[in-house]
Amino acid sequence: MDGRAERPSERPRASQISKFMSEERKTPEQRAQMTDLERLRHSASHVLATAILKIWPEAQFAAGPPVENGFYYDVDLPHRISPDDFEKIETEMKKEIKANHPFERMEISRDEALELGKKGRLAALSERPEPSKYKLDIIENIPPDEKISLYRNGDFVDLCAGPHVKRTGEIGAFKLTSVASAYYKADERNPQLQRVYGTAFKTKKELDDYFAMLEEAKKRDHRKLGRELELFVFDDDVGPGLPMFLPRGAAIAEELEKLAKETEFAAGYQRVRTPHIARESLYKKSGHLPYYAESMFPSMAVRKHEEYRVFWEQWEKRQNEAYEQTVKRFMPNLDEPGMRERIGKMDTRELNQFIEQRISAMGQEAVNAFNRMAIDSFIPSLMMTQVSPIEDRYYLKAMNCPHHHKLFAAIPRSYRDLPLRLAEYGTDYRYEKSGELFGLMRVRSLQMNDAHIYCTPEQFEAEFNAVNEMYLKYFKLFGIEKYLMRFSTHDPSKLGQKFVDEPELWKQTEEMTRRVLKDSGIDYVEVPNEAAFYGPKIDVQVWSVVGREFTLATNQVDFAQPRRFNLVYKDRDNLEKTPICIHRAPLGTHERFIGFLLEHYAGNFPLWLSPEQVRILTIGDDPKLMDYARSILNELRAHQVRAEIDDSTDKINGKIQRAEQMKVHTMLVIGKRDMEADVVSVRVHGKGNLGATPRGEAIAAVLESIRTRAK
RNA sequence: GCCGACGUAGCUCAGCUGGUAGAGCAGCGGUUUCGUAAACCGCAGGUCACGGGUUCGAAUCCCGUCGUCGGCUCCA
Repeated sequence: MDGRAERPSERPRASQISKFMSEERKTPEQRAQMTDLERLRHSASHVLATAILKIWPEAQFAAGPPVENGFYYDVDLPHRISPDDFEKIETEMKKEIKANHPFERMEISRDEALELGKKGRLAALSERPEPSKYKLDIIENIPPDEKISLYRNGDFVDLCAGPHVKRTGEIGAFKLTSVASAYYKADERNPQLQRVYGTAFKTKKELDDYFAMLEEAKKRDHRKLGRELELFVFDDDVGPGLPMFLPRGAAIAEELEKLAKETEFAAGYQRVRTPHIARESLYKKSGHLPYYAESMFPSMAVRKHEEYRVFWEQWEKRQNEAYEQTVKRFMPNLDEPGMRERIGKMDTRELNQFIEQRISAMGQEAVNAFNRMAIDSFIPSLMMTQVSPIEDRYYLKAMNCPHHHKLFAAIPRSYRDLPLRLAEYGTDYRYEKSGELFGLMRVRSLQMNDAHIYCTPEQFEAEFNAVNEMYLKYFKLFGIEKYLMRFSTHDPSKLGQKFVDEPELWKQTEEMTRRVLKDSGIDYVEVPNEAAFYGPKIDVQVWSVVGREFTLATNQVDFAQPRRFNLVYKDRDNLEKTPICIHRAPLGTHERFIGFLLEHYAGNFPLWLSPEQVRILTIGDDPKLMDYARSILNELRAHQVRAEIDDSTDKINGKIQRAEQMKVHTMLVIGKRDMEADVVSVRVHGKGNLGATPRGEAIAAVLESIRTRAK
């Protein structure tokens, strides 16, 4: 799968979907649909601006919309607003709310609006020397047929389409939450503004509940759980964005792989294995270079010719000899006290200088001798430059498709071979920018549930549907109820730049894909201008319980790369034809999927996925009892159950506490009484004591739950 | 990459306006022999992210680097 598609918006932020409906592009109809809460928050952002102006009258404002969990206002202000300022701002906001000013709407002409903006009267408490520059810019961008309106609360007047609550007093409870920077109109060429975030609710209780919910959400944060449950770690020496899975985390990855392998095997996929690196030429061919180079780790240079190495070694040797001779010849007093020590401390540059000084002090003869030696030692280096300036470059792979295309091409293919489905849990490396790294969700090394399906146009629909079926099957298994398929299409005006210049193929592929999506009845939204450069794609967006939204999986139609790689199959009519390639990764990457599952389950994995499935807790450490415990352990392990014995000196309550904290799924508590009756006391995480069960029965139940991947 | 905040023991954190580090849990060693969410005693554990600077003296102040976090940007 070419993971380039695997990325949109995995940060907790206003969702992509709500982004389409963001304040700037809102039509009057959409505005009318603003919920009461959004209206309240939008009003709160005006109150925020009012308060900021009371403190810093020179502040310039851009946009201040409601967002998913609150509101913000973008402000341009020399003073850096920090959380320390929040109290001061909030105090002013409270005054404004207490004053209970009405929000008054006024419709004005475009000229009047421009006039006010020039006088600095927009998003301001009074006229000001500086014009309201951002507001003026916004006016320019309002469609001519749309009405321009102002809203006023107290002295504050703002260009705003509304709607608002009736009076500032209706803003019941609010709190400023953070401040961050944002580019005006999200364009990095524009000035950076300070974005002050806050949230507001009708009542204090709702506000408190919201913060309590955030506290709860923190407990589900995959980074926190990952550490607590000993699943994965990051290490400075290994590098940022390069997670290492501890045994408990690796166990989850292994289960996911097992799931994928079983599912894919049954669906006619074949597994392949490819190296983690490839030569530059592969990525030139695929088209990833130079366009994708920025997201790849810098290349490794490998000297192409053996003679290069030999010359290099000889050159170094001669150079060292030259130095030694020079030192011997022109520094007879090397043995004088302190000299060796002094030279020993010098680096090459200092030593060079020192030698030159000594030599020139010794006269012309010495200079000539030294020059001869220097030339001697440098000639090989010149030769070497001519022999082999060429290097071979290798790249860590950032995607698996080029390798898979090569495997397709490795053997002559007939239409009888299609569809050919090549699958691999390939490890890719991507140089994500430092600011983009985020726990396990956005990393620099990732292992993807990748596969490429090569098929004929006639087979496309069935293959595409089968892939979608697979997605849905997985979602059901994991209890993922909220998801959205984003169908990204191309923008015809960007053919040849952003998208391969194949208007007909784009049209065909997109129509084909759209039809399949419609027929399957899957919910999807269509997003223009976000396709991969080689074809339309479908990203699957999910929301973790924490409210984080990200692209979990992806599915792309590729008509371009097979051509670039000259992939062909011999059709019935004895003509060579290019197959369509479907890239797909229903389980995304291990990293992100595990991160998602952690938050999804709050670390309380179903038995089959549990890092530690069963822990045997003994009451006391009587040797006979320990034997009983070990025999149960051995039986479980013989059936591939991840089981442990807690043989610590803790009392039983302590052992239970620790097992519960580690979220061990099933605890088997055994004491003498159990041993004598050949039973175990079953305790399930989160469910408490389920009572004594015959040993065989308990084990059978565990095995059955794992086998069926029960919830 | 950009803006901002943060970085103290394995983890969670304390350490006031500068006077060379402290708790709980985890770990280790004992004791305890127990019935469904923490038995008791003791021990050990730190280049206060790293590197410079200011100072008689720096975890504390300043600068730089690295890393993490919150956003922004990117994500063909």
